[in-house]
Amino acid sequence: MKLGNMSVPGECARITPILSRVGDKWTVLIILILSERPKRFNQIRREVEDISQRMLTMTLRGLERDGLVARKVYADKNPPWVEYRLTDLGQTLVKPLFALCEWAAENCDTIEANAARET
Amino acid sequence: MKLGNMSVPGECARITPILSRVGDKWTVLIILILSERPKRFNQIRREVEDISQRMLTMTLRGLERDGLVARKVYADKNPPWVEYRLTDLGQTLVKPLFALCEWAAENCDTIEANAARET
DNA sequence: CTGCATCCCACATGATACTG
DNA sequence: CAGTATCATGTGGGATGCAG
Repeated sequence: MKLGNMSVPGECARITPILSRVGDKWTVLIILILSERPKRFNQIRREVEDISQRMLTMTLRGLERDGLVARKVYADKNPPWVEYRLTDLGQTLVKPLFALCEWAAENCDTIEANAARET
Repeated sequence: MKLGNMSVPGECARITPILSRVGDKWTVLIILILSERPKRFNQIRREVEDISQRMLTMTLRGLERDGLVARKVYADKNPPWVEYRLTDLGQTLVKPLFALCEWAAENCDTIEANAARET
């Protein structure tokens, strides 16, 4: 099968890690939260509520590493200030990601019902 | 923030497990493969190449449980025959999923380059 | 051919405490 | 405020063998 100029599973091996990132526990949530506007560390943390400090750091570092999120430090401020924002690349991900989330939102009732029906 | 009639992260807790499913190691690949046409167990296994028997079974069971994939047994055949196909619900997932995969395919070069740039 | 059961380990994640 | 370090733990997933 073909996906653009990619074959499955041939070169598809390269997109699998990307999809894994999308599917990890926090990445999607953080991208959607940052899609509103740039935000500070603890601001994100409050919005995600039950994310641990560790996982927020790790997720942001991963996104930064892939060039989806940019990190900017305002060291002169008091208290110190670190702001995260989506890069241009990160912005392009928002649309398809949002579409997928909408699918999930629209169908979660059905899926939960299906899953519950089984013994 | 709002997502359709869902809030993040409030009810979003319900869509997170769905996104996790999408992001797991094999689900996306299998859905895309089945989007071509219904296929048999070992047919899928050959196309995914390096999936273990165990994980293929587990992934298909999960998808079946959620009502995304239907399993049909042809017991009278020789050798026995089990066919998997996407349900109508499963079909509706293909489009947004495909969009996401295309994003990944288009940007995997950039992302790999970004990730490699760091020490 | 299409599975299920068991063993096992690496890794992802959470909890907690400490730092600049 | 924005992290880092360490320890504990659950689970994803491979290997293997058996079964209908």
